Amino acid sequence: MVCQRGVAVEHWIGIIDGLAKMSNVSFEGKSVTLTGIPAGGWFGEGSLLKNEPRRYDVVALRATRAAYVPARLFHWLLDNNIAFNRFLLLQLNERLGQFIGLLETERLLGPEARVARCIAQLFNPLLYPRTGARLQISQNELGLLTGLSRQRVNQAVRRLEAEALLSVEYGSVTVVSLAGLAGYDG
DNA sequence: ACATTAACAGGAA
DNA sequence: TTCCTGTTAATGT
Repeated sequence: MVCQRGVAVEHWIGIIDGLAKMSNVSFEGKSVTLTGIPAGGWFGEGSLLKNEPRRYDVVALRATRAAYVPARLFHWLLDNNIAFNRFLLLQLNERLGQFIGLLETERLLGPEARVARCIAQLFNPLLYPRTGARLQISQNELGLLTGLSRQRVNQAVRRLEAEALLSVEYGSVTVVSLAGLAGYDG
């Protein structure tokens, strides 16, 4: 557990290495995966700015190191450091773009495109500058991330592999053509 | 059609 | 042993 929904927010959190996912559990016990956070990703500024309890769970999907920036330091940087503010602005803007893109793929593209773009998202160089070419994630988790079944994800990644956009290994995928994945529409 | 759940077997870690 | 993958059959929309 990197952080837990409902508890007071005392840190701005970054993933140094490894992989985490942001998720929620409904009242009936159904779990929703909201997004993956690979190495280099930061999150939680929203709750810090609004001073509200955390809105989601973040759990590590494998061995992961996280950095916890105290709320006081976060606010001090916000008040005193232009570069930090620019970073936050860039990050928020990039997330908004991600959200718009997600709606597009969700509504007019098929499962392989959703898987392709979901993987490409995790390699966004602005949000997650530390992601290597190899992404250690199970097909099951990709399914939770894309809202597809594990079986359908399996089909999709193999199709993408056949098109030389990525390669699949046990418990991981390796990106061959990031641009190809990000713009996949067929 | 096409995706999902469920179940199982084989292989990796 | 536990987790991950690749299949198949049944079910649902």
